[in-house]
Amino acid sequence: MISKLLARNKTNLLYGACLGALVFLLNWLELRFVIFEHSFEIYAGAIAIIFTSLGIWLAIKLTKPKVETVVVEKYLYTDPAIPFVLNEKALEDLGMSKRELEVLQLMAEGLSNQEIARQLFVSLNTIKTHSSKIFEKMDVQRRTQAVEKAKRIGLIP
Amino acid sequence: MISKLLARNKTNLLYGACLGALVFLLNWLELRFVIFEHSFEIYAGAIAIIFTSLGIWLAIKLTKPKVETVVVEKYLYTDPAIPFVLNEKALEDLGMSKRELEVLQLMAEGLSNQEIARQLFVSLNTIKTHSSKIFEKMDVQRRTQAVEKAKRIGLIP
DNA sequence: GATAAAATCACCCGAAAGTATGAGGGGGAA
DNA sequence: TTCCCCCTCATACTTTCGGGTGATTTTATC
Repeated sequence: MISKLLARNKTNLLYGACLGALVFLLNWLELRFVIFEHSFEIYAGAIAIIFTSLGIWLAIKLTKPKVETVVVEKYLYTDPAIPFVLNEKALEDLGMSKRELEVLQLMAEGLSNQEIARQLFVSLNTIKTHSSKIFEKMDVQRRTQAVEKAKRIGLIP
Repeated sequence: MISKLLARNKTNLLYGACLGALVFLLNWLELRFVIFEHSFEIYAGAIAIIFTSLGIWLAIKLTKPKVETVVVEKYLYTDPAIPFVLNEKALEDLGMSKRELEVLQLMAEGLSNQEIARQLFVSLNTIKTHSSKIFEKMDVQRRTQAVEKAKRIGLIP
């Protein structure tokens, strides 16, 4: 808080100093004008330059900085190195349950729903429900898409 | 009634107007005098104001907006660093045609027969025939199996 | 030009896949 | 305890897939 106040006073002091310097400069220039009668244009030009600068400075100091939001899509490449490491982050992001992942793995092996059901000792309808949930969570329509995506993001070897 | 009243006061109104005009004239003359006396200061002030405004305008127009980036994570294909080499021997052993391989690749991307048909500008029935031949040649029953096997033996990245 | 393979398309039918909805038990978190 | 999610199963329905069969056209090859 104190530092803020100091910073504000600092700016004020700086501004005052600049103003003072400016007045001195103007007086000096006026004196020159009196002495050299034909230097009015130079004086006007100096004023123009100085006050243009002042305007720029003021604008920079007093306006809120423009903020432009840029959305950058960061593509996450998964390393297909031989030792497969399950992408747990993706798994959690998608909200996949253990059972669903299990079904997904068997799907990737090319098993039919009926075969998966038999292998997991559950009914065909259960596998259908699981696969529906999988497709929903993975945002795909077909098992082939699910498998392709699963391999891509490291849910499956 | 209003017109009568106006007529009666006509003289008075005229007189008032003249008086007002006179006062205005005097003021204007006085202002002119003031301006004449301090014409240089006013001119300089005008330049100062105008160029301060110019400076502000320039600063606002020319400052680059601060860029704020929002990172959106997106999963994409696995690392393409590993170069895919098509297993031409397996391709020939299976007796796969170019078109069939093409269909197989689109299958692996998770497209439905209908979508593949649209993409290749042929009818759905044609794709069905192709896929049947593919399954026959690859000795599989389902597209998921075909894709799995194709990846395994190097027909597909 | 004949032949063979590939590519195209069509129709039918049953199987599999996928959608929608509901329901019930279990377990963990608020 | 209540709430929410997971797992399970079911019914009903639509869509897609795959098998079987047959046909025409194109392309390549001898």
